[in-house]
Amino acid sequence: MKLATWNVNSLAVRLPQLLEWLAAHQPDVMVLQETKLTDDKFPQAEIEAAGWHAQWFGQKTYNGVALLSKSQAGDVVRNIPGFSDELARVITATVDGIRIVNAYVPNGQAPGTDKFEYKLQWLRGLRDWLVDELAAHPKLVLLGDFNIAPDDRDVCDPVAWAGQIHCTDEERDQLRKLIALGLVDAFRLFEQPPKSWSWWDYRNLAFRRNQGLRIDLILVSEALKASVQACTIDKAPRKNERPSDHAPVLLTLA
DNA sequence: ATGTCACCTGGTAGGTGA
Repeated sequence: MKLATWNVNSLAVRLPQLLEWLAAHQPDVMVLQETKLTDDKFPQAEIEAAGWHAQWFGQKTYNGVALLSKSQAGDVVRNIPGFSDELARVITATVDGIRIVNAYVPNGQAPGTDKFEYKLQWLRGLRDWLVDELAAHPKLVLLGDFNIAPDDRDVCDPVAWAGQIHCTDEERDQLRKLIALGLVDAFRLFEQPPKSWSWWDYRNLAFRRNQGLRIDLILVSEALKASVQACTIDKAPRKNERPSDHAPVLLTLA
């Protein structure tokens, strides 16, 4: 079983690239962030014609998430139950017996801002809800754009990024607390090339210089850990003429 | 080099968010 996550930074712009990627990789589950589409604009017909069911949850201009699956998805939940949020950031569903939680974690802008506090509160809300969700669904995958680089291996220049957004102790502490619920960062179950990133800034020729961060993560529950066969980042779509700033991350489960 | 991209409002550019 193949699962994947990709922050597409506008599905309206990236739909052709998504369809190309789906055709090439045939994931059983594909989750998307930053669709930036209201629900009436979601390209349901194109995605279903390609062979995937779709669930989506969007809003105007910003955010927006979707969950595509070869099998029909069930028990769909939008956003975080028990945490009031005006933004469309989470969609959850069960596919082939696995609970899939697709999260677009707030960016947080910069430490000390209101957006940073919102990010921390949001992560607390996610954790509180996941306690119950994991109890109800031991086979669970939490994946998406976390906007947090777990540790210095995940940062192109740890000195320059120290204390900056995506790399603060507060954010990393929240991520550790999520993982402490009984999750594991699937990417680090395997030997990986050094300087593996999932996001490169559009500015400063960052991709050409391979200056990025690994902030797109796939966390699997303990019940699934033994089934994980591979976890990789596919840089190829970042080389497209008009790329997303993020690359897809893939997980293979037995 | 705060050097790009996407989307909005309200235009034929400026603001916001990432």
